[in-house]
Amino acid sequence: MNVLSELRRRFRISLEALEADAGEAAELVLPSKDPRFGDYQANCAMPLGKRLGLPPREVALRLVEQLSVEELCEAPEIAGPGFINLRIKDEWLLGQLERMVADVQQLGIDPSEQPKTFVLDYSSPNVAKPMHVGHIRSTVIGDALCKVLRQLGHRVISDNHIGDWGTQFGMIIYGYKHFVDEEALEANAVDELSRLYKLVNRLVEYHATREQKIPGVEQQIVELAGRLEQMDDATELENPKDRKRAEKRLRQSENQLTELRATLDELRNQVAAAENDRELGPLLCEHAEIGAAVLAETAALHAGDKTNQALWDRFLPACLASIDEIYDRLGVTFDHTLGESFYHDQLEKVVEELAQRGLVKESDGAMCVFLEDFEAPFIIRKQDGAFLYATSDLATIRYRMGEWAPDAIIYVVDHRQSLHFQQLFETARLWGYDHVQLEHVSFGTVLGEDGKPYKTRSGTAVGLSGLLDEAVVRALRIVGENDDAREQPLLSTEQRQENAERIGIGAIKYADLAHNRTSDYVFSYDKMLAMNGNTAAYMQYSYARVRSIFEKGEVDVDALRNSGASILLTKPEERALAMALLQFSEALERVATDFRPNHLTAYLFELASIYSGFFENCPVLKAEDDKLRNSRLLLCDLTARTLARGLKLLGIEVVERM
RNA sequence: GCGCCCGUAGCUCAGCUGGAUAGAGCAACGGACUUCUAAUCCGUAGGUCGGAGGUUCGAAUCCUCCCGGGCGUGCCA
Repeated sequence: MNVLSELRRRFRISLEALEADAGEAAELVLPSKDPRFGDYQANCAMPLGKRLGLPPREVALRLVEQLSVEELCEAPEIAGPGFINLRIKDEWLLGQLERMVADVQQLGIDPSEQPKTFVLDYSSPNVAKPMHVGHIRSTVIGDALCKVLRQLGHRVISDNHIGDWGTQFGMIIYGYKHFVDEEALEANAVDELSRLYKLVNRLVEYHATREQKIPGVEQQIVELAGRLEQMDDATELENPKDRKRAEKRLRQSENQLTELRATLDELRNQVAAAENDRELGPLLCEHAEIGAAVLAETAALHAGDKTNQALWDRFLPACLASIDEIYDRLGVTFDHTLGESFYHDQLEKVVEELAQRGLVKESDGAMCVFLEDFEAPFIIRKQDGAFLYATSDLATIRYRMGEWAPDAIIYVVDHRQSLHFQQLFETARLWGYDHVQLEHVSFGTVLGEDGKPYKTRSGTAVGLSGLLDEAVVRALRIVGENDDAREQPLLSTEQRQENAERIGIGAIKYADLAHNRTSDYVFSYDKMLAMNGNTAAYMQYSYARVRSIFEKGEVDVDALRNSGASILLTKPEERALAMALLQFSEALERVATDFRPNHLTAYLFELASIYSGFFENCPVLKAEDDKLRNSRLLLCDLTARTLARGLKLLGIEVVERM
């Protein structure tokens, strides 16, 4: 039962009697932050007073007169300028909790009154490239949203829109044709393909750096230095405001110049390193045109070249197996994996259809959709005739609408692509898909401890597989040290390993989910594996601590649930816990409303803290009598189940002992 | 140039569509294990919410300007 929804429903009725804008005003019923103000508070009397020309307290009084909440709340209190404070009746609270006790499957969470169909697009790695730290957020957030929405009774179709038709395959094909070790390919296709990809990528990078990037940066430095010389005069401007602005620009340009010079040094070092590399060096000259050659292999694949198509058919399964290995480890699954290649033969038609609607204009040889409010056009076909991801994204929308008729399509993709999605959504609307909710659920960058995007020391992206390994290794060390420190260790070697896997992977996921997704966050093993604070390890420990009571007391949980024992609220800590347990579904609803899993982590952390208060103050096994003992056991059971379910919805496993 | 995002305690971050005294964790200091897991808990200290205006009964939250930072910006994804 979602208490907040229920209260709002009732307020809506009483608001309508006052001829107010009931829907909007009812949204001002909120959970109270301070227990002194009850469990919930309605803040709508103040704005309404203004609109109705009445004193807010008078409005509050009338609202309360109309309000029908007798069985649910104590008599509402009006406080301050016109706050209406509501305290849930213990009796009603207990009724709800007993429902939760009995409802093993759903924990008393009612399905949404208006179930919707969502298509969830997340993870979307490029196959043939090892997954790296940049994929973690999309995968983890998307998976959590998927699970939460389903828990709330929505129909969710998860679709992994993998990049399986791009340049990276051109690289592998080129690599195969020049460098393959057939024996290695037979023995372990993924490793060999990965080797080929990396080798070709490094060769391409070398030439691109030497022939394009370095001259580009040099040019920028020359231009900027030239502009800087001219700027010096500007500092003598008389108008203080102009002068200040000029000084600022000067400062910024100087910083920029320093940065550019550093970049140039770095690029030159990279080139030198490649030339001195024993493996790479000898190949550099021979493969001078590799950049163009890779594009040609890609183009040949797209054009239906038999050899390349055969290679694609041969390589793809191994590539998929490689990313599936990571998904297995993360416990992430998808209903569909329809990548770019799936839409390949639909792209021409998409451009035609848009053209028929008069949406397409040719510009500099490219097919463009020009949109109001956007400077740059949305390009759907390049000069050379090739299609872009804009085109395949449009084809994907059409397919999804035809196949699943969703109410919403949600893209869990990093914030740097927001412009692309704005243009994509606008184009889709003009195309006729104007009733579907298209949502870019964006997220920030994972940063290293230096505050810059998380990279290895050599500047490459951190591999996801190694990231998970490291977390598990560290978790194992912590688990071992702590268990060894006990007089009587609790865990076998196997249990320690199993725990480390759950704690390590859970730590990474939880750290990601606990941050507001729109902001960047600093990746730190020490913080995410800490036993204090809002971490997976703390939540898992809280869970294990609750469970140990049942073990210690040799309590049969099923029997307890079916015993008909009732819950008693004899201390404030018991009531606070009861209230928190009941509010689980509100937390889930908040997650679903704005697609922010951190509302759920915040709730779980709050619940664990409140449970701590209960644990300190309310003896369970040594309660005064059996009735109280059983009551507290039921509260413990509900806490354990809520923690486990909440973590499960975040894709995190609990451990029974730690 | 234009567009989007960010700036909250020494550090890392919460703060839900504007609500009552801005919260956690870490670090600091002081307490609690013959008592259900001390991998824990409790307490103390720490803030001009980047700055200045404005809207409002009420602003960290909304608007304007300024300062500082990130990202994006016509043929990559």
